[in-house]
Amino acid sequence: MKILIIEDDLSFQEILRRTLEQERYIVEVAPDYRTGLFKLSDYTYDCILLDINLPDGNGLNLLRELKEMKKTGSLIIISARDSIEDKVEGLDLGADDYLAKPFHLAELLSRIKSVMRRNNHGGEQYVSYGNVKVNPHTFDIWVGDTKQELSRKEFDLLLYFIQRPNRLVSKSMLAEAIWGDHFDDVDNYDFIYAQIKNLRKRLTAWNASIEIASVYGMGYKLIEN
Amino acid sequence: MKILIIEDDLSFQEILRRTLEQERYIVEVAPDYRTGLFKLSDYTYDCILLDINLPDGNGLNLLRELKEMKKTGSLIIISARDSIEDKVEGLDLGADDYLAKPFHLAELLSRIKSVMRRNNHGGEQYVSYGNVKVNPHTFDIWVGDTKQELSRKEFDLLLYFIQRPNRLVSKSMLAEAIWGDHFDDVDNYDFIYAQIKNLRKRLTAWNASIEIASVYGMGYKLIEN
DNA sequence: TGAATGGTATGAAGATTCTCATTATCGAAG
DNA sequence: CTTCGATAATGAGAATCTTCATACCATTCA
Repeated sequence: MKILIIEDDLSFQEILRRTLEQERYIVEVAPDYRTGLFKLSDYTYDCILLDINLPDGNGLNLLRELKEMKKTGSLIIISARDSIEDKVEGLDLGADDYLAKPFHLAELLSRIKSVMRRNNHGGEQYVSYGNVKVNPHTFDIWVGDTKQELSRKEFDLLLYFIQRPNRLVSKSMLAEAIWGDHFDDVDNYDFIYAQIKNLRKRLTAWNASIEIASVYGMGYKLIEN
Repeated sequence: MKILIIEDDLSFQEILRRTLEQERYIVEVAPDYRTGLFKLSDYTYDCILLDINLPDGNGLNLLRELKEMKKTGSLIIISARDSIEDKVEGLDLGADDYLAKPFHLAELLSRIKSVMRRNNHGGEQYVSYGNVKVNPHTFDIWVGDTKQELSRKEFDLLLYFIQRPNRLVSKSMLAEAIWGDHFDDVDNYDFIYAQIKNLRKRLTAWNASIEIASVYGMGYKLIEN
């Protein structure tokens, strides 16, 4: 589940990010209107948290643009002022929910869940890139029309990449996200090399249209070929 | 790290509990003065979150009793009213910090960390029961005077038990805490049986004074023998 | 262009973890 | 006290994951 936070108060943004990441969401952040729009033109997020008060424009405009772009995904408005007009206008423009600051983080989490549940009406949740399609919950993997299997670590790895297609992924990111606390700062990444090797072997064996490219000195990137 | 929450507002208590558990603390809760005192007489917690306004007495009294009991561990006062008197009195009575509602959860987390850091001045952090002593951070294990080693899962298992000595631990608790999401609701617990077996073999080989007892139909319990 | 350096890849060995089939144990019911 | 169904324990084997030694490749600098 990918969530985009558009919020200019950086410390609050940080709190949101950490909370959501603890809940295992994949989080991206944008500090302003422009960055938010840029990110949205590139990717589709499962949920967007949009602050109304942005330094470079009113968030409601962004909402209008999104509507034009016919982007799917849920959107929750966050607003410092608890104004009825904003709320009504926001919901009219297609927002799924409205939350006035300050709010409890637990409140936000439950809103996110309910909004996403509502929008999927219990449907399938797949993440895909190229001809590879992955269900984070059922662990199903489809390559073209054939179903495939992976071991746990290989699956985690593939999911992590496929949720960030075409992005640079460092080894320390992988270590922290997939191996956890004890591996987030080690002196060698042999265990990653080993799993990357295995996953690559699978992808080519499956004739997947995607591959894990190395970026020398930086990490890896999932690309379409 | 074990934390005790003494708080009568149950929904708020729940929010705290969930947040702290996400941060990997071991959390216990008490809804009132009496229960809190009872729990404190049994165990020593690394940190206590104490609400001042309790249905059956003022939390400051509990603080006085704790002082008499010479309990170690950090204590953070939580108060609905941001009253200077409470704050001063609480800190005088040995509380380590004071937090007025409402507060951001991230704020609480950072206070907890700083308070605990301050109180241990970077010292060793061991959890022990019987002649077994475990360091959750360095993964050191001491049985009497000899240092021992365990595999990762075995260590996690031992730590989980030793943090809850003499308490009933169900298999689903273990599955969720040690194996995570994917194993929290499965139809067989063979993987737990296997690890329990290995851990038991180690404990007896080490002449540990503790053992994992089975509780038929319920789970396990770490006892001293 | 050609070392030299450090990052990355690989197969195989080793360790750990899980699964399976089987056996043992418990507690309730007769 | 015995039997029976359910729960738990066990050893062995399979699958998975990590480590190791070695080979390969990209970049830099002479």
